[in-house]
This record gives sequence, structure tokens and C-alpha cells, in this order.
Amino acid sequence: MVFDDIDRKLLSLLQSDSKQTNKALANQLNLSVTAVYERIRKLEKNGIVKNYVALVDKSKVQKDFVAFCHIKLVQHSQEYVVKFEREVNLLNEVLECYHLSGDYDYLLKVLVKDMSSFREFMVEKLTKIDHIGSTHSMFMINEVKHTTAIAL
Amino acid sequence: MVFDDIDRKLLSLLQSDSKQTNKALANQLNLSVTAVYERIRKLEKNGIVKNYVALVDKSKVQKDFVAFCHIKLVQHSQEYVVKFEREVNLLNEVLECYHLSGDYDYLLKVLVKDMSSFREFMVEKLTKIDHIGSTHSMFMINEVKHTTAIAL
DNA sequence: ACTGAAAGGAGGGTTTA
DNA sequence: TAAACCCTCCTTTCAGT
Repeated sequence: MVFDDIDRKLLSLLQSDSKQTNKALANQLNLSVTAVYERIRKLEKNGIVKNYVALVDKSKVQKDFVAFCHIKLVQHSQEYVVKFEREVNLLNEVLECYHLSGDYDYLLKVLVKDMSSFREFMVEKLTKIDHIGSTHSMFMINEVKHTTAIAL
Repeated sequence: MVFDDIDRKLLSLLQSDSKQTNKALANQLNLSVTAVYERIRKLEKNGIVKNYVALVDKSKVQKDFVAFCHIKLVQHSQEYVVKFEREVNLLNEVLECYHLSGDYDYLLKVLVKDMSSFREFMVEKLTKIDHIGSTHSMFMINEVKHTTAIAL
């Protein structure tokens, strides 16, 4: 799909606030309501807009201890990798997991209540997954920036 | 603010799909539409729900090269830290930035088009920020998991 | 804090220009 | 594309429990 500057601006608006009415969007884009409606439909249909979500303030729900865990597997056979990735997907403390280049295989972003919850997570959940060789964790001191909006 | 199991379920529903109507939410929660409406208002008013956003599929907009950059500052004076954090906030390629414990000071999640865009980002933007001592970058091979939903 | 009803407004689609 | 118009359904308010 090809998108122009108006689509880009529209995506930027929707990424910052998806509860705006089509009328409000139309004003900012100098378009008619119908034109905005059609463009949004197209973006959704093409899977460019995946979905709409509410963002929750983690500090307000006692989940503001963020840890980044580097993980190395003992082996890299297909079987081990698939199993590890499936298990990680089931852990709700893990918000993000990336297979990475470099010294370690994976980077996990883990969200829990506090250090003791993190300890529990490591002992009871993460290290219970087979084939984990070594881990190295770093803790967030402060969140400097966090956005879900992709600049186009 | 105190929240009960219904609020938790409501937050979970809104975090997975914020475009659901209050009626649909009411059905899932066995509540009336008004009761759902009031609960959502309370969650918004208390800042628990920060905002509502559209999530864009990065692979569909040619932005699927993800890099994690560890950064060490040459000094840690208040002035350097503040300036660095302000500059980083202005870089739209940086989706996330955390001040971390450990060997490096900061971890940045950077989103660009490809390796050559990343090179450009490093040379033209990131390393133009003063006081950066050393950097160490890792590249995403595969995204195993990525959610914005906080489990409650 | 919940329900149900009722008003106002936005979504979703069609037609005309 | 844009604008006018429609009907439907959702949001929001209000009275009552």
C-alpha cells in the first residue's frame, strides 16, 4: 500500500489519540469526514493499524519495576528455540521479548511490582524454562522515554 | 484508588481492544452499560488509563529494523544527564529510553528502516549528542513477543 | 454503586455533484 | 474526492433504587 503525507499525519494523530472523532480529525487534516473515514478504513484493512488499545499507567497499578533480562540458551537447536519462545509468550510479566544478535540470544523486558516479585519471577518462572544457559539482568532506575507511536 | 476484580477485567479488555462498545463490555462483565461507563470514567479520571492509541504494524510501514543501544555517558553530572535525556526525547527514532543500573547508563530502543538508516541515525543524531562516552548496539533478529498490556 | 430510560451525537453507508 | 443526508447505535446524562 502507498501512503501519502495525509495518511502519515492521520497515523500520527491516531497514534497519539485514537478517541478523536472523525470530525476532529477532518479539521486537522483539512478533509471531509467521509474522506477521513475512508482513509482510516483503508489503513485498518491493510493491517497498517493493527488495533486500538488503552494504555495503562504502570506506576498507578503497582507495576513499575522494570527489568531487562539477557538470556543465553544452552543450545540453539530448533526444538529448544521454539520451546523457549512459546514459554516466554505465556509469561504475563514479559511485555517484550526479542531474539538478538550479539553476546546473548534474547532480551526480555519484564514488568513486576518490585524486586522481590522479580526474584520470584526469576526463580519460579523464568529459570523453570528448560535450556536457559545464563541470564544477566539490569534494572530500570528511571523511564526517560516511552512511546508506542512510530514516526513516519 | 482501589480497584476490584471487575476493574481488573475491564482494564484487561480495554488494553486488548479499546474500540469495544460499552455494551459489549457490559455483556462480558455482566454489568449495565452505565455501570461500565462510570467505571471507565473513574479509571480515566484517576489516570490509570492514560490514553487510547492506535497501534501501527511496523513491518507494514517499513520500520522494522530494531536496535538496542547501550549508552555510557562520560560524566554523570546533573547537567549532562538532563541534557542527554532532553535530546533523546527529541529523537523520533527512539521509542524507549531507560536509565539503567549496571555497566551502561542507558538503554535505548531504536526503530528505523534498515541498517543503513541506523548507521545514519548513529552518525548524524545519536553521537551528535554531547557527553556520550561509549555505545554498544544489538540488533533484533526476530520479535518474539510485544504487548502493551499490563497484566493485573 | 447499580439499573433503565431518554436525549444528543457520532458512526457507517449511500447518493449526488 | 467532497458534501449532504440517512438510519442506526453508541455515548452520556438523569432519575430512581
